[in-house]
Amino acid sequence: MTSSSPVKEVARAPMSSSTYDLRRVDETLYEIPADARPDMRVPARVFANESLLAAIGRDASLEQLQNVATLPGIVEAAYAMPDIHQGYGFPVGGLAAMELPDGVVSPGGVGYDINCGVRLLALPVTDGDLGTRREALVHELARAIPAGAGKTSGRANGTALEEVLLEGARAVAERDEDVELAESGGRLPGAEVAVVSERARQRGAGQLGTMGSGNHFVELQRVDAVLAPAAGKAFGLSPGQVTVLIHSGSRGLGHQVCTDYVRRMDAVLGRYGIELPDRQLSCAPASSPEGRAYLAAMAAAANFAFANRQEIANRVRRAVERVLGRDAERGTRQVYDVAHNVAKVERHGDRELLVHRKGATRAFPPGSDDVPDRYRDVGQPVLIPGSMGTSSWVLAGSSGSLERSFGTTCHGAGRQLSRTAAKKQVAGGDLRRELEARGIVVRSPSNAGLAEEAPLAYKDVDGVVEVVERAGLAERVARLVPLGVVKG
DNA sequence: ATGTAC
Repeated sequence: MTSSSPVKEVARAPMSSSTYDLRRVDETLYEIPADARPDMRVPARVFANESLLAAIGRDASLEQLQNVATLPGIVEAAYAMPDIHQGYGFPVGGLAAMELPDGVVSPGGVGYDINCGVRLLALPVTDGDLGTRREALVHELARAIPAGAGKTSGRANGTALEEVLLEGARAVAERDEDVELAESGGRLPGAEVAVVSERARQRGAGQLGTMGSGNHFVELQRVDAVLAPAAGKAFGLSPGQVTVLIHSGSRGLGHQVCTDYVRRMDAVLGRYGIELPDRQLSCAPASSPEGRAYLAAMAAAANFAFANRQEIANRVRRAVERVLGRDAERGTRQVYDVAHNVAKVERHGDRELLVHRKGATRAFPPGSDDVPDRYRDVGQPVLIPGSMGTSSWVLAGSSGSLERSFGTTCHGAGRQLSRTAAKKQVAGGDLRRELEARGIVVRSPSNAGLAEEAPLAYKDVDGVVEVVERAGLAERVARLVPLGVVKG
């Protein structure tokens, strides 16, 4: 598409971040009106409460959200979840739905870690059954799953990598159930190998089944409470039960895909008459050659991430077998797998939309076609990792999500301090000892990496999920507390 | 997030 691009003729300098006309719309929703800036096409809306807004106001994320509201083809509003924080161009915790075929796709609206996401496994044992074997299990998890920047596993080179890019989780799944109980069946359609650069493929080769660094982790947990019994039962979660939460993405491959297409789209902005308040919002019409190539490469990188979490799950099961035996391995079930950095084509009402979710999770309600049969009556499982040492949550999508946020909810606690600010305030070694003193087994190669992920660097995850429940986007099902954590 | 600067 070329001449029909819905581009508004505007050019202006980025706003100062000092003042916002942030109006309270209702108990959980705040809005910066579209007339706050001449270049905004739609309002900027954030789900929050007063105390979370105080943390949000300290970075540039609301200015970034207004920048998103200027993008060609955006419908209704640029939305943010209560875990919003500053990101590359788009805020993390952001949601932007573009009307197809003329709206844009923006790599920054997906993020550098394409299909960063979360998978939850439920073991057939309780914390009591595990007893003193807890430390051994965390140790085996750490041995089985390479962690840290640039780490490799040697898995998936050559033709095996191509199959991963096209088929996603099923390329390495050992059980059909793992594929059925995953968002989009663990595979995004439309992936192509040729649009993924040679360099991206080289970076991904050998990285399947690795965790990475930053906020990625594999955590051993206990179900601390089940708040919604029917959904808890459907998801196979009961109090005291042991779970493993996997948080990882597309590693170097997805990072390179984002780098490649940010640059490629930046070079052709003029061709499509697109003017941006921030070059990090680099984008192209979804139906243009550049837009279509990005979407095919993004799907391939998303499939790599689905397969990566699958291979990590395979390795978790082997660690479970070594420590707890064959029956425990056989009884370890996958609850679900969610993507929280991806753009998807979805029909909402009578419109076909490209929904960018960056640090935001799909949360389809009960009755949705794209929710597995076994969960159809209670809604899509939503997996919310907390910060290190704090609770994580299992939610279920609610009907309000389709009415208010294109079927979307939050993705985590959300940063309130940058990585560098966190490192200044916390010594990694002290944090490690503090967690161990609380009985949480920690395995990580890097104290500096640990410090970046200190709980004080994050907003209160319990407050975040309370807001999305009050907003009607998702319902709290179960709280998970850490027993041990393996980090990069 | 990331071969944490091509």
